[in-house]
Amino acid sequence: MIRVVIAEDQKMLRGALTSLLKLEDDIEVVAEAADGLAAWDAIMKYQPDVCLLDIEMPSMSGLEIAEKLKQVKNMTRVIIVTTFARPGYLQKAIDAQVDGYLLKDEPIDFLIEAIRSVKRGERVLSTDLAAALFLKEVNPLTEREMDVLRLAKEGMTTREIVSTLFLTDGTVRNYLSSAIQKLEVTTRQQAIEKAKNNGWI
Amino acid sequence: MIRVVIAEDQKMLRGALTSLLKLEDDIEVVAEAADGLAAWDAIMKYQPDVCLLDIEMPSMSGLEIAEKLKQVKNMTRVIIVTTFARPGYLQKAIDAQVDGYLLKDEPIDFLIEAIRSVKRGERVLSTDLAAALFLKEVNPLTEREMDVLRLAKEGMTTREIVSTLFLTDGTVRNYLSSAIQKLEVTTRQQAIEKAKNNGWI
DNA sequence: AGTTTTTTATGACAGGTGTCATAAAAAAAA
DNA sequence: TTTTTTTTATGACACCTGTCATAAAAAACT
Repeated sequence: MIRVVIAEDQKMLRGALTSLLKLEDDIEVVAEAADGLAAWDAIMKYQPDVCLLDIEMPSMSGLEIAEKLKQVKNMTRVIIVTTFARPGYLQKAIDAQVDGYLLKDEPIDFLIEAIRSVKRGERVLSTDLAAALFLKEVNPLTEREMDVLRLAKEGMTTREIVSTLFLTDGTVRNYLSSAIQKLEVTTRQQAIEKAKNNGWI
Repeated sequence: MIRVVIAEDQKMLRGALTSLLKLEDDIEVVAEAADGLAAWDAIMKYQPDVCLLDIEMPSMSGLEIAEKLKQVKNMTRVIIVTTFARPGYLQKAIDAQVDGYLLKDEPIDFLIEAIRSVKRGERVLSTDLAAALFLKEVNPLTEREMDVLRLAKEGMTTREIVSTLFLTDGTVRNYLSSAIQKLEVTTRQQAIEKAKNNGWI
């Protein structure tokens, strides 16, 4: 019997997955969680064989849970189930050594098969994503450019960045400008977006 | 037997819903669609009793389908199933006289019950949303302010808006400024966002 | 060691963005 | 009709944003 914990904030999908997994003879859903913290608690409490983690959840993301599980050397296998094919997410998932990364665009049967596969110790990846890994670009940004972009990401204005990093107004804008050009976009918002997508900041 | 068409672009959820609805004795899923056009074709072909429409789909949104169905006086009952509780979406759904508006945060059983209810001619609304309708603010924008915001929404720069509406540079920025203030935000992007959310542009 | 390349830093510049004071025109109220 | 209010319009102002030319400092290469 494969014991599974499901963490997914959208009730309809969570309920549907649970109902369908229960129909499988070899799978048992031991707990459901609607947010990251609840998911963590459930995994600690039930020590399931496999956990399905959505990435974008309240209080703790699925990726954070995966990292923490790795840190405490918990043996629960992790399958990330997400809408997003962002290279940044995928990279973080690989760094956290997750056992599977599936898109919600896959059919349920694929998920069920994936649960059995990871239980056997195999790794599972949505087909589209294998290509995404090869297409991954290298980070063209310097340390300083990333610093500035990171602060800009938090919604800081140029002036606030200036006083945080002890630079002049012009210098900060200069880093942003070169980041914008290197990322081949035209505004700082787009630069933040792209850098975030690729897991560079 | 209640004949149902399901339109939802996310395969995992679509498949899960179909599987679960098939378990109900009085419901039959006659077709699935992964995008708006396919959904429209399926509804035309099968003339189901009820159709479940996601809003954000490729090629045609669920709201557009609902409007078109109303225009051609098709008798299929419409249930919108969406992640978003935006007042603007809800308003458009009401204008299109849909029979139900459910959030994906509802449990499946609620959806199943909703299908039976609308088939009987009743209307169904997610509980949180009833309140949203009362909280709806009135549109504080003038005709001209909406014109400008609409063009800004399409990504036009101030200059492009100027030559489209035959105004001066200053005037356009003035409309944007007053719109920004009326909407109690600080940038044109936020103004566009809020006006869109409320269905004002 | 010296040379080249990359990174870090600065300020000047052009252009965009939002606010303001002001006023004519149109609509509503008296 | 006159007065008041609202809408539409303008240009001036301060500030923000992205680019550029330029240069010192650091790192990599010969």
